[in-house]
Amino acid sequence: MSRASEQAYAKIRAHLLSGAVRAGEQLTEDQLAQITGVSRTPVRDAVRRLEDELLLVRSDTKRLFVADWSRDDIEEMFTLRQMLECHAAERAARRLSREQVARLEGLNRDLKEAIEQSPPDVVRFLDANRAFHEVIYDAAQSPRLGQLLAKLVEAPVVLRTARTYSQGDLRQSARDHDELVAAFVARDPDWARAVMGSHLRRAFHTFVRSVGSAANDQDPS
Amino acid sequence: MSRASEQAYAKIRAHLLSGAVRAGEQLTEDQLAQITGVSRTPVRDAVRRLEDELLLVRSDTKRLFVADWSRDDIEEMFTLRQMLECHAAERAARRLSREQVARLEGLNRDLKEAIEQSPPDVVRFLDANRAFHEVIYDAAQSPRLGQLLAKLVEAPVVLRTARTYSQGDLRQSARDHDELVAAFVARDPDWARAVMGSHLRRAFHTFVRSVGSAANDQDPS
DNA sequence: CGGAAGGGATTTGTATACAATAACCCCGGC
DNA sequence: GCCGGGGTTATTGTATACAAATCCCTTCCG
Repeated sequence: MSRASEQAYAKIRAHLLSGAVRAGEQLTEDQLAQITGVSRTPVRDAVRRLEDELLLVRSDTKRLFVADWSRDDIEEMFTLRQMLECHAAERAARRLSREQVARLEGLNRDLKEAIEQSPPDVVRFLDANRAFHEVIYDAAQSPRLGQLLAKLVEAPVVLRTARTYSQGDLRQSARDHDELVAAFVARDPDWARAVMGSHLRRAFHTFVRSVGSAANDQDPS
Repeated sequence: MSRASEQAYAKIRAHLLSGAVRAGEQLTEDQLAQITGVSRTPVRDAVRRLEDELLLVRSDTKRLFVADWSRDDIEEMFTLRQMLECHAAERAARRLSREQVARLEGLNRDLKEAIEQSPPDVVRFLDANRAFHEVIYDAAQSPRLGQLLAKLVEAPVVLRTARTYSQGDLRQSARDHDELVAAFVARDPDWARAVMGSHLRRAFHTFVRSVGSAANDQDPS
C-alpha cells in the first residue's frame, strides 16, 4: 500500500492493460519484480490486489496467469454489477446532494464533449464515465456496496484496448446519463433504478458486440 | 496460502471469534506472529484476507484494529447479502441437481437435530446452516457471486459468541429451509427468491434483537 | 498552563536469502 | 514407442534484517 507496493500495482496493471501480455499467459513474480523495479515482497502485495480484481488468476498449484475472460464470465460480471448498481442508483436517488447532482451534470457535459470530437476521445469518455458512476456509489452511502462494485468494475476494462466504440453507442450512453440525472433531480428511486438497469444491460451487449468472440479465440497451447 | 499462511489465518480468525479481543482494539503484526507461531510474512498475508472479510481494519495510517460493526453496518451487510443471495437462490432453482437437493435435505435434517437437543447445539446448527447456503451458492454456478457472498457471510459471525438464539428462531430458520427445498424441488425460481428474501430479512432482525445494541456500547477510550 | 517541536520507541514496509514445492526433462524399462 | 521414475530447474512460500513511517512522551517556549 505504500510507495513500492502501490507503484508495483499501477505498473503491473498498466502492463496488463497495455496488451503486452496475452490472456492465459503465465507470469512469474520475478518477472513482475523486474518490470516494476521493486522486490518480490511488494509485488506479491500488488498481485494479491490484481487477483482480487480478477485481472490475474492462480492455478491450483499457485502459478500465476493473466486472467482469461469468457463471454459467460463477462455476462456474469455485468449481471452482478447491474444488480448492485441498480441498488446504488436507488439509494443515491434518495440521498444525492445538490452539489453531487451538479457534479454529475458537469461530468456528463465533459463526457459529451469527448464524444463529439473526431475521432471521439474514448479515454476521456471512459474517465468521465467512471467518475460519473463513482459519484453515484458515493452518494449511495454504503461502503460495502462501493467495495463490491469496485471489484466488478475494474475487470472489464482489461479488454478496452482492443475495443472500438461507435459514436452511436457513446451518444446513447450519454443520453442514459442525462436520464439518470433527471431521475435524481426528481428524486425518483424507481426511475433511477430502471434507467441504470437498462443502461448497464445495453452496455453489456455493446461490450460483447464490440469485442465479439475475439477475446478468447487464441489457441491456449 | 500454503501451510504457514493458512494456519496463521485460521488461528487469527479463531482468536478474533473467541472474544479474547475487543472491537476497536489495536493489534500488531508482531503480536499476531507470536500468537500464530509464524513470521510476519505469512501473518501479513492472513491479515489481508481478514481485512477483506472486514474482521480487521486499518487506520488511515496503516495501523491494525479489530473491526467494530455498528448496527447500520450490519444492516447494510444483510441488505447486500439478501440481494445477492436471492439472486443465487433463483439461479440455483434452475440448476440444482438431484444430488444437491438430496444434500440440502440431509443438511436440513442435521440442522433440525441440532436444534432439538437441549440445549440446542448452536455450533452444529451454524455449521449445517452454512453448508446449506454454500450448496446454493455452488448450484448457482456463478463464481464471482460466490466470491462476493463469501466476504459478506464471514463477517457477522464475529459476534456470534455473544449471541443467544431462541429455539423458536432456530425452528423458524429450519422451516424456511424446508420451504426453500420445496421451491427447489418445484424448480420455481420466483418462489425460491421470495423465500430466501424473507429468510434473510428475518435473520437480520433476529440478529439485531439478540445482539441488541450491546455490540458497540463500550467506551472506545 | 497550553501547545508545538524534537527524539526515542513502536509499528509497518521492503529487500534479500533460503526453504519448500511444483514443473520439466531425460533416461531406462517394458 | 511409451510410460514411469528420479533428478534438475523454475517458482512460490517463509524467515529475517533493515528502512521508513508513525506515534507518543518529554521538553521548551510563549
